[in-house]
Amino acid sequence: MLTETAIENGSSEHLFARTARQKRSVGSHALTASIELMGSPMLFPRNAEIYGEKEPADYLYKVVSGIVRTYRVLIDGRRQIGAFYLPGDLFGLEIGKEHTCSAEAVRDSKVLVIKRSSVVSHAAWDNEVGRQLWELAGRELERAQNHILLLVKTAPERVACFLLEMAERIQSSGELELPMSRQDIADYLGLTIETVSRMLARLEDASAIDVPSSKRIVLRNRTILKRMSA
Amino acid sequence: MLTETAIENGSSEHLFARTARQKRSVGSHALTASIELMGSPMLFPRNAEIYGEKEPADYLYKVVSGIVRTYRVLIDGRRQIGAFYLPGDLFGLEIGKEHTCSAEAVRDSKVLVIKRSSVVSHAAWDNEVGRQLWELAGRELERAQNHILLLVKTAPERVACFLLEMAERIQSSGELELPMSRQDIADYLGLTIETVSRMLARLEDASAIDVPSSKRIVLRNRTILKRMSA
DNA sequence: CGACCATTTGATATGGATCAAGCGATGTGG
DNA sequence: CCACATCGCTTGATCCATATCAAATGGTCG
Repeated sequence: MLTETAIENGSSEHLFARTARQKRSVGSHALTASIELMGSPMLFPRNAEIYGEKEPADYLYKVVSGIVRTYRVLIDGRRQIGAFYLPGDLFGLEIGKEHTCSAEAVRDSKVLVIKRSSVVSHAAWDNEVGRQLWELAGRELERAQNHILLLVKTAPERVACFLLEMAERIQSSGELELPMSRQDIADYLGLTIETVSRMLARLEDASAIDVPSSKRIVLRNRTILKRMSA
Repeated sequence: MLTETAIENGSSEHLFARTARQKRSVGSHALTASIELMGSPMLFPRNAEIYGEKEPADYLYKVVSGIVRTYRVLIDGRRQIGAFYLPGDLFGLEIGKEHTCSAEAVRDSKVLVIKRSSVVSHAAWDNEVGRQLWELAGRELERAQNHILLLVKTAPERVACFLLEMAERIQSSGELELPMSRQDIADYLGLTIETVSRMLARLEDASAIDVPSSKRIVLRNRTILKRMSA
C-alpha cells in the first residue's frame, strides 16, 4: 500500500514517507516553494509586532529580509527570547490553535505570510509538504533543546556559543555583523547587557575575537571560542 | 480531494487532516493503542540506560510504570535533565536518525517498546496515527519552551514551578510523592541539590508546603506557590 | 553642535555555588 | 537484633559569578 522508501534528498529516513500514488512535488523544497508562490509579502518596521502570544496561529511565516525574534515575558517583565529567525527561516508554526510566543521584527523586515489552512490542505495532497512541516517542527525542537543546554552554561560559555551559532548562520566573510542589540542578545542568553559586554571584552582579551565596532565581530580564533563554548 | 474538517475529538483544528478515503481508526488514541498492541514490554532497573545520545533512534517508547529521565551532559560532566516521563507518556521520538538525548530509568520501570518503522508505516495508512505523532512532537516542543522559560527564573521560582508541574502530572490526593532524587531535581532545574533543599525549606517556612519526609511533599497553599512560581 | 540612545566600564551587592559538617534512613555483616 | 557503613538529604559558613547601580563614552540623527 505504501513504499517506505522516502529517501530522495540525502536527508535520510523520514517519518512521513511518500506514497506512490501521491503527487510528487517538483523540488526538494516543496513547502518553501509553495510559500514563495502563495505567500503575501509584508513589511514590518523595526520592533513591530508580527503576532502576539495567545493570538490565533492562522499563518505561517518566512523571513525574506531582516530578522525576527520570538519571545515570552514573565509577569514582572523579564523577557526571554526563544529564537532569532534569519532570511530563509520559517517561523510561526504551532501545534495548537494559538501562538505560544510573540514575534517581532528586530529590524525592518520583509516577511512572506501564508494561511495555515492552505499549507495544511496542501500537505494533505502532497506528502512532501507534510514531511517538511514535520522536519520544521523537528528543527524547532532541536533548537529548543540546545537552548536549554545553553542556559545552564556559564556566562562566557553562553556568549562564545552565541557567536559561533550566529557565525554559522549568518555566513559572513570573516567578519560577523550582529543584527540585534545587546539587550536582545542578553535576553536570548539569560544574561544582562553588562555581562554580555564584559564577556565580549574578555573574549577580545583572550584574542578569540576582535570587536572593531559594537555590532561587528571578527572571529579571530574559533578554536579558542569552541574551547570556551562548553 | 480532501475534507478539511478534522475536528472530531474536541482537540480543535489539526495540521494533519483526515481524508475521507483513509481508514478511520477506532479510538481517539490510535497511536497509544497500537503501541499497546504491538509494543514489547521491557523492564529497566533503576538507573539503567534505555538509550544513549547519538544512538540510532529506531524505537518509540511508552512508560507503563516507573519514571524515565532524558538528559544531556556537557564535556565537563554537568548534566541537564530535559524531561521526566511518567506512566502513560511516550518518549524517544526523534526527527533525525539519532537520539539527541540519553534516556535512563529513574527507578525500576516497565516500558513498552515499538519499532519506529512500524509506527511510520502505520502512520502512512492511518492518518490519525500521523496526527498523533505530530501532536506528540508538538507537546515536546511546548515542554521544551516552558523549560527554557523556567531556566531564567530565580531558584525559589524554579522549585515552586517544579512542584506545581509535578503535582499536576502525578495527580495525587493531597500529598505529592516525588519519584526522583534531589540530584535529579537539581539537574532538571539547573540548580544544586543544596539550593533545592534550601528552597524547599524556605517554601515550608512560608507555609506553602509541608515536607514530612524528603520525598513527600504536601502542597499546603497553592496560591502562595503560584505566586512564587513566576 | 547638541540631544538621545546604545554600549562600555567601574564599583558594589547578592543569589546561588561551593566547601564542610551533621543527620537520618537504609542496608549489611556480625 | 544490633553495630556500623553507606547514601541521600539538610544545614551552616564562605566564596564567587553575575546582577545591580552608576558614570563615562561613543555613535546617530536632528
